[in-house]
Amino acid sequence: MDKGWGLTLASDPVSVFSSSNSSNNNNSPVGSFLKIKRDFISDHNMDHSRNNNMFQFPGSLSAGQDEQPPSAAHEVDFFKEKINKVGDDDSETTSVIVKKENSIAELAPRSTRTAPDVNTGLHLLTANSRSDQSTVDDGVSSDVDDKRSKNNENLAQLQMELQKMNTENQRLKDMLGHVTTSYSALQMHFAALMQQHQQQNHGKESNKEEQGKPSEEKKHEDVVVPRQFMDLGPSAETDELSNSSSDERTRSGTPQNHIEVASAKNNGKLPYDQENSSFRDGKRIGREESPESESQAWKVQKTDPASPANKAIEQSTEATMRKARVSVRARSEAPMITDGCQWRKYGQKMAKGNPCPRAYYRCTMAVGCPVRKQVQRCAEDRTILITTYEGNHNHPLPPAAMAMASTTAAAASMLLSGSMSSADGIMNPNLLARAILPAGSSNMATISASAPFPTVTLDLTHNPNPLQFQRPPPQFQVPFPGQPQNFSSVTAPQLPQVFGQALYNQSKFSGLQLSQEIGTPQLGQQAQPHLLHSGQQPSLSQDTLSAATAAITADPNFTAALAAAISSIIGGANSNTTNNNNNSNATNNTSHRN
DNA sequence: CGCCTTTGACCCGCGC
DNA sequence: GCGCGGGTCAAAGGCG
Repeated sequence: MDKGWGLTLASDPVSVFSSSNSSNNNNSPVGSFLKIKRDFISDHNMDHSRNNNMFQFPGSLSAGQDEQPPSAAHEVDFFKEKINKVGDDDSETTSVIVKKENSIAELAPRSTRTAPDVNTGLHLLTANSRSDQSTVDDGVSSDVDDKRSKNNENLAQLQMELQKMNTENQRLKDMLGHVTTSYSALQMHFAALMQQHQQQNHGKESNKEEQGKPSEEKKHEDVVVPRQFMDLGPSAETDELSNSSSDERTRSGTPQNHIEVASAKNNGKLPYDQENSSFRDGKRIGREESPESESQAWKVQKTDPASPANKAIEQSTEATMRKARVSVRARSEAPMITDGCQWRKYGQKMAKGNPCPRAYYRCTMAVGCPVRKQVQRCAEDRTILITTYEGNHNHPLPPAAMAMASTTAAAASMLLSGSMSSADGIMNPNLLARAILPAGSSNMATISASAPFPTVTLDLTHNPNPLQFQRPPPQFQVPFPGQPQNFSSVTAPQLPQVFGQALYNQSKFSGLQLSQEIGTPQLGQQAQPHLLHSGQQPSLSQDTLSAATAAITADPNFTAALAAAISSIIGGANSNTTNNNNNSNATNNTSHRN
């Protein structure tokens, strides 16, 4: 009946954006940010494995420590480009040595040619244009020395700028490191407390114990616990978590060792437990899919099932995770949008405040798939169909379902990562938002903390922002960081918006807090696979690169340009995607009646 | 016959 | 404790 876009939630999301892969935990906002740049420039032609690091979204916390030097070195990649270019042109005379990166060097010419007079906002324009000119004029100009001296000046200036930037980055990294450390310490502390608690009471209600605890401790727990959830959440992230669990079992079968990684990173915490959480109490567990996949997954995954602390954490985590949702608003006459997955309707109810009934669907593409979705028309505008996804698919998705799945996952991850960063106060959400958010992207994604479940809403009823490169790639394959190579690419149509918005809304959203350290990596590894299963290879076309480069160089504001570049990479197909969604929606037919 | 939808009942959490 | 609302179950019926 309903086929179309498979959405997967959260667990993946994190991975999508921030997750780092096993090889590299680059969670620091700054680092990831930089990474994106770097990858963008230098990895486009490289194999997938490298792309694993790609979208390390700014949300992750893993301090820059782990990060490769990329930070410092890569931060300025764009500049490097230019510098290189300059250097190349005048290399003979100029003694300035700038780290050269072949890939970058290759790109540089393009960018400069494409936008010779662009103002980068960093005064690069002058340098570039001149350098270019010098190149061109070399044979013609009479004042070579003059130009060279000027070039040298420019180079010096650029270098100064670079140094400043590097310093700034370093500082930010340090800050991140501090925060991360603190966070880890708190987590450890919390875990220890939980363990103690469990041992003492053996399943007794924690309340009593808490009462007995010093106020300080209590306080501590209160604060920390939520985080834990969040942390786990990222991996499982809300809905995704639930899915993730199921996913895990699937994964267990796959070559990936998500479980191991996750457990290791969590230090015994259960990463995917959320699944179980999805089921209320013991009852639900017996039901449906959850039982098999989830519970089993649990068993397998749980490193130390016996550990009471883990259980407690898991439970809470599960609950939280399960609740994360991604809501997609799209205009459609059809009763349900086509997302590439098969759904079975298992219920319908009148929701309060909306004359239109809400339909409940369950993914039937796999026996135990925990993914569910709710479909309801908007009360205000009945042409708008609101589809809310929850959970991660525990099975491979057809290409048609990939887009939606990845989008949802991305959104969920954003939700988590965004909240986390804001909660931690590590980074300035607004800053990031500004940096990442293309100027045009607005209202594409919103995060709601007011709802019982943290929800990311992707609004596909509006046209994508104009700032995005108007390139046609309908489905851009984006390589994500945490993804296993096989699954390394994803179609992430809406990412840019989601990204930006999510970040932008971080400050508003305080409900979820994720620890990138723990959650991010897991998520990336766990969920991603399912969402992004097979086949698709990340590919950055030359066009894309050149366009992005051009945009960067052309934009007066470097950050804006960078954002644009990222957007182009991640969601070059925003507009298309949106359209697709709508179109697909139109094709739907269901018995859903309104 | 199998799959899917429909739909009333049930369960659960939450707020009062 | 009660009522409300959200979410799910499962029997009944429809459809190809």
